[in-house]
Amino acid sequence: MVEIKKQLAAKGYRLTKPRQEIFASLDHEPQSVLQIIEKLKKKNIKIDKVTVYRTLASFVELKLIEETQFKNKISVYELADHQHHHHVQCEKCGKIEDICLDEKLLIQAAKKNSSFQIKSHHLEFFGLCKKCH
Amino acid sequence: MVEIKKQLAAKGYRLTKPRQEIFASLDHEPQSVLQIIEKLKKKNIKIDKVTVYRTLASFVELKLIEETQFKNKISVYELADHQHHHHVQCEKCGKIEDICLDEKLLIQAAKKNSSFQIKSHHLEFFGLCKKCH
DNA sequence: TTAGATGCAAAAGATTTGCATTATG
DNA sequence: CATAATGCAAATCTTTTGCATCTAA
Repeated sequence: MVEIKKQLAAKGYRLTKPRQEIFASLDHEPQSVLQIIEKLKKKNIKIDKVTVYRTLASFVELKLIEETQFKNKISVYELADHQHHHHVQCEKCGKIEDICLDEKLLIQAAKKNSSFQIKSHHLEFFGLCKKCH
Repeated sequence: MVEIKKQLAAKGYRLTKPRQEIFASLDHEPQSVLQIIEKLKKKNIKIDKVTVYRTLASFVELKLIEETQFKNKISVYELADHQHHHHVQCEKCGKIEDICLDEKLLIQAAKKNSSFQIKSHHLEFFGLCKKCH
């Protein structure tokens, strides 16, 4: 927590109670704003969704977490990993899991085949989880 | 057009004037609903956005077109290609371009590394187009 | 003490739904 | 002519903005 406080302070941000709770509820499993609020509710903590949105935006800015879009158009957030990775989402129950892949070759190919200066990418998989198939 | 009519008919759908116009305005360059409406407006054709949404949904169902989500959370639609491909989006102006890539190896790796039964994927790149960098 | 953070209400933007009217096959 | 499709209004859903109040440093 001390580390986060420093990182926030570097941008003039403060480490408040809601921010501590929101950070504590984050995970390596991607979660939506609604899921985070539910999680907090179970701990009897009530934080307005606007605060959650704003806090997550700050965390993304500080690269403490990563934001991803899924088919359903809602954003999901997870603790930033040092190692870049990807997701699989279950088409039935919506569960999201991480996958580690080495896509160096693919990026190289993309850079060759495009007139754009490529800076980042999103790679997501869809299918059925163990339970659902 | 005759082909489309057949494909629509197979599902009990009709080939109406709005549907013909919407289909004609589609492209291999991904477009949003708003962009399609603008395009039609330039040809002095007024079609309600609801109709555009519903028509595109039918076309997606018939696999005549493909829908993709971008960072901005809006859906873009393009003519379905026989060959699977991907996109690069300019971070500044939002322009979207296609990229062709062979990602067989990547898919294989994903299938190995996941407990999910993988069925599809989305791969999108982001960067700067020629004009913007 | 004072700038930044919170929570409520309300706005915004993309997409969907309900329903009466119109038009295709 | 029967049923599907259209267009308008209104609803929905996620996310953002405005503003008065509160609080961390």
